[in-house]
Amino acid sequence: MTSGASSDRQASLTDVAELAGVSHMTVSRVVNGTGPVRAETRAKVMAAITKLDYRPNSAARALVTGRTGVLGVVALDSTLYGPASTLYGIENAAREAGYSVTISSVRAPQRSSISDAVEILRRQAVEGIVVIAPHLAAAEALDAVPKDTPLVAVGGGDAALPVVSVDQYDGARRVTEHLLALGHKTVWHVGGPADWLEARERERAWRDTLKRYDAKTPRVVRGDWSPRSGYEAGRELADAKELTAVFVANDQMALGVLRAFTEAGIRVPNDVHVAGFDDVPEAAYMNPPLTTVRQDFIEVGRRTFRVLAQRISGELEHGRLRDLVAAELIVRESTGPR
Amino acid sequence: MTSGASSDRQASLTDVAELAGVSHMTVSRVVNGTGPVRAETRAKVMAAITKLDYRPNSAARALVTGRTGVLGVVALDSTLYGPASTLYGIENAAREAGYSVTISSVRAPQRSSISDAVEILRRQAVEGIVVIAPHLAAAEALDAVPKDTPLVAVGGGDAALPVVSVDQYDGARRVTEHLLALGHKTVWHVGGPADWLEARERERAWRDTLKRYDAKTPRVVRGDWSPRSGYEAGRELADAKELTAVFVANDQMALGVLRAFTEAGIRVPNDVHVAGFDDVPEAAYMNPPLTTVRQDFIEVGRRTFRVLAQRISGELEHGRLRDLVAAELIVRESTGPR
DNA sequence: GACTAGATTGTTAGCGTTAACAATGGAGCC
DNA sequence: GGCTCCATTGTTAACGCTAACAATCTAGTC
Repeated sequence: MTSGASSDRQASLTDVAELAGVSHMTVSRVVNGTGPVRAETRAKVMAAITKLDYRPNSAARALVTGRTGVLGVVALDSTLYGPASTLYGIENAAREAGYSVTISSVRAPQRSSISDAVEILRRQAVEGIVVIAPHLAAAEALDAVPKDTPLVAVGGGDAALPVVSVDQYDGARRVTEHLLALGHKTVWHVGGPADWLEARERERAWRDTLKRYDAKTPRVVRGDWSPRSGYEAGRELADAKELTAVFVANDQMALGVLRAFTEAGIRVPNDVHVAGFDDVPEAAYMNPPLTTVRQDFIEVGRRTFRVLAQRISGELEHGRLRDLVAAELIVRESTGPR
Repeated sequence: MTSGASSDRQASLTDVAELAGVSHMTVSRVVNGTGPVRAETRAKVMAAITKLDYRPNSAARALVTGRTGVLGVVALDSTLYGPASTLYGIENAAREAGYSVTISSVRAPQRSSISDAVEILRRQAVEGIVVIAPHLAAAEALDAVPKDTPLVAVGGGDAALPVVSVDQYDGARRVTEHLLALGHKTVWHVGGPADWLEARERERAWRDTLKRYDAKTPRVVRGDWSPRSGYEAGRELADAKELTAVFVANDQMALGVLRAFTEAGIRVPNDVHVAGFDDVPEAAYMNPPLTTVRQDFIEVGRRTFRVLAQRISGELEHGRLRDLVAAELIVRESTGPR
């Protein structure tokens, strides 16, 4: 015997109309706030709505308006701090604007699986799609999506579509310069996977900066973003000669590097300086606290939604566009006084 | 001039039927594989579908069938490793079964905001809802949801609804016993927020175990899951007398504790043993590598979906149910030989 | 060769909503 | 007082799909 609901079927506009003694259109007007309705009538309708616990049928509404109010997000590894935070930012902004967000996560960064994910979302008639997959394969897959589907990418990529991202190049430039400014002859680099666009950008900035300062470029040791791979890279570096400064492409790998150095008896910052990228919540409490580059993922999410909304409304045409969020250098003990 | 598409409007069943020279029902049968269709006819229809790039209108389908094929997930802090992984597991299982997943993340763990999130999802006519919010407020909010909405909770909670979770109690019991077995007189505890059910379970198991072994129970220092709060707890503990072993309620806080101990000159494992909970990817590369309890979040996600699917299909009635995933103790150097 | 059963295809009627237009009523104006 | 205008409410027709039932056709049967 719950709040007045009698039938087991969800109440429809017509049910409400009948109970309130008006036409279903009047109810629709009350529900949507379209068109004028006398206060008295509105009250009757509202009462009926409450009594029947009426809630609009979104499918029927979508069918007739052609708008679903749903956005799709394709995420490559939604388990990582960066993508997860970005997703969170997008979802929040979207919800505030009345959209809901459907996710489609992708296990492997292959062209086909990314296409599949996009296809699944399109079949659900999402109004727009965000792809969080700063990966070469994604860039290719995205080129194949019809141009009339509003699409925005997060993170690197130079496909012919709008991209929102933290300024990877500038961030990496800053850390590298920071390290050089501390007096190091050069800076080593533990890079991310070569097919990740962000890894490329960070590495490119590192190379350019070394060149600009006439420092020689050591060989790059490469990981896969994971702490484990950072650890392995760290062991490899531990044997290197003239190693005094390392820029690691993300904080998780930096943790592994720190661990490897500790095992090898290399003291940070006394013997070697280490810096990361991301500023994950852990960074400030590593041993030692890690100098890194902060990425404001929430802001990225917000802006991504904004751009996507513009694509949906038609304010923005399909085409190349870059919205860069500034990167911030956070200096901590790992590059502190020796 | 793309693949045969002429009109700008999405093709409908009728358009395909017209082109193929059959009725729209025949097309529907081909698309859904319902009812018999002659091979020849099917071929004609398929050709027309391809030519027009037809894709079924999900809103129309949902309207007539009453099924949307959408599940909703409410997540409290989808940025953390645990919830993010669980979400990933759910989404994968759901997609395989033909469902898509809409998320609704919640900033603050308040009863009202959780109700709001659930309400938003219900308004979208999701077929079922998962709530990843092992929080007191969530338990309350969930009690208010109509019993006919298929609902499953992830993580603690003793509300009258199905709950899938890692066996927190057993996990915490294992670490505590592990530490006691190493010869410690007692084990200190850095707990999670008191209003988180998982924090309670872990603490309860710790208390019970100490009692069972006739060890005295030190006061609990409490954090908020973050590395920062772990660091503060660590500083507080550093002054404690007779401190030889600490069980920290999650790995992130454990990192903070380790950092604080290092600063205070307390050596782990030489002076004090430390253990965490979660087995995040970082745990194995902390300084020292962290003994912890592994939670198989992916498995939790999978099982959560399974239970929800049963609720939706009606196989499972609404009511109390617990599906526990076993916890695994992972021993590393932080509780190693001194 | 008519008859039956099953395979194959078609017809019709909604599902719950909004868009477009029509109808009604009262107030203000000359 | 009749007329115009606007506020308010109603009527009708889709939107694209599936369910239910009807119609047609084919092959096998006796």
